[in-house]
Amino acid sequence: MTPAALAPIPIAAAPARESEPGKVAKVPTRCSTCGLRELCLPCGLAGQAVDRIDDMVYTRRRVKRGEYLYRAGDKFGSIYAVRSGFFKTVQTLEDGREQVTGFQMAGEIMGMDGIGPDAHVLNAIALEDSEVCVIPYSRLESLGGEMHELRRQFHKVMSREIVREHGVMLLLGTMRAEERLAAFLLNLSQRFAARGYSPSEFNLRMTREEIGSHLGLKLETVSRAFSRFQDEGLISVQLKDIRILDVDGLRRAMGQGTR
Amino acid sequence: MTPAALAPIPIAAAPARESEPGKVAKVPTRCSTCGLRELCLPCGLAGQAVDRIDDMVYTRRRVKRGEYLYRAGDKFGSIYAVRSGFFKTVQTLEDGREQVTGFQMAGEIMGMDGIGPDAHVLNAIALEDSEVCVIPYSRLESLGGEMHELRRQFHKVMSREIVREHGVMLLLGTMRAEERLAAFLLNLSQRFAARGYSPSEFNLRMTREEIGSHLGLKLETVSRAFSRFQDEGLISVQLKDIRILDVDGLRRAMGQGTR
DNA sequence: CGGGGATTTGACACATATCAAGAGCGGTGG
DNA sequence: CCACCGCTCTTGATATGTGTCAAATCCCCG
Repeated sequence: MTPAALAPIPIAAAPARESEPGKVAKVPTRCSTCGLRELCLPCGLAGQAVDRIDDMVYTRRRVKRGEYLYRAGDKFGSIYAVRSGFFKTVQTLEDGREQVTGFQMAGEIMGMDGIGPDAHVLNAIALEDSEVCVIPYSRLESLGGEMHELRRQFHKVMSREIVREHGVMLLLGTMRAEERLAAFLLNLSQRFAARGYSPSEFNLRMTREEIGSHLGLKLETVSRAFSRFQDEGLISVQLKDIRILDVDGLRRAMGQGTR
Repeated sequence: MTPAALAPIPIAAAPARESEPGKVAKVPTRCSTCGLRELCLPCGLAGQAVDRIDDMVYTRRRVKRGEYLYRAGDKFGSIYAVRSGFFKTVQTLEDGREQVTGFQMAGEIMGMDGIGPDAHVLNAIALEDSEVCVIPYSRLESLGGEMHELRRQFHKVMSREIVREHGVMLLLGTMRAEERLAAFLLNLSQRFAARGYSPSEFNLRMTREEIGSHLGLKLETVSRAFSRFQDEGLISVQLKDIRILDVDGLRRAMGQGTR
């Protein structure tokens, strides 16, 4: 798998920051002036179209670290675009097993799993203090009726989510532990880069256990793989701080399946 | 995971059959008279709406066993609804690794992964002589502009695909071999039932290797799990012919993760 | 009727899980 | 500001599930 398979969003942009205390910001929320425009739902929309979707987003919502943005079973009403911060989405089974289905960062869309069942299937939890744009589905729907481009763009976003999940399936189905972790790191690196951050030096917002849950591994295995990569000089790890020293080496580590 | 997580399509209908030789059938292709209507894209559309989407499907296409419906890299142009037969979708890596991302049967939609990248990401291969309805994306798109319900329905179909893949991810990430196979069998059973076939007796169209690829297992492991289930009296296996003898037992086998 | 692929089964190897212990870091309260 | 406590992380020893390799049988297709 290429990193691109996990992180479809291609265009770089500067991160945006600005917000009020309280759950719902009164600040006007405009896609047209948002720094994440080129990474987010409006990506690719022509000038005048962007203006017309400005009222697609009514509100923003702040979610503190550890808090739920939505829970499995919640009635579906809106999708969410991450404005700042970091989330994980988790699927839980009755018997207690759970799987982190993904990590979301600025510009990425969450909640599309809820459209079909009309209720959320996943739990979305903030890994750090975060802020999202709330996009009421009914609003998106009706705007989509008038705007060919928005409709198409939304289809693309959903399609890319499907493709991203194919990538994770392939990772879970065919890769061994170190390959999975290498793919994961390269994917994160690429997504940070697309947001104007360093691709070689970043901070993990999630624990080893959460990484393991996402990659189908136990936390000890994740930890050992990190150590191994460090011993081999591919990366340097200091708890959550990662520095990638040898991208090509990591790529090789990702592709070396004996299986 | 409940079987529903893998097979979102809920409503029962009789299977449909009727076709010409040749790649493209001249027979008028109407959603409104199709026996699969309630399982397929038009599901839930009100009477008059169904009539209006009749010209959404221009053509049908026959695909012989072993043939490709589309290949990874093909320019994206249409999505496909399975009219009869059975498909697998496969993701391939440069290094030769591959993963069966799903099996598709009558009424299920394929090809949505192509919308975002504007090219197909997967390979779709017929597991038996099959027929699909070709739905040009541009047509679906423009019809969606006029018809609120169709737009919404299409979103649901894509959303359910996302949810289905979450289910597979959970399976691959957290279940052991026998649990995976049990979940797979229960899922197939439910989907056959939804199409008016026996839920307890059916024919696998795929090989052990293809099942293994889908479940992240080797074919020998799949074979052993089948044998074990048979020894335990949960199913009876005769190569591709499966009979489920103890559904609750299978459910238990699916949920009994010690992990 | 022949042949090649699919399936089953066994023996063994190996990757990762499991269990366990200890260290490091960060947040909280005195 | 310091000390404590809990959580996260690392590392080791061992267990175990699944992969790997191999051989025999079966079935379907030509």
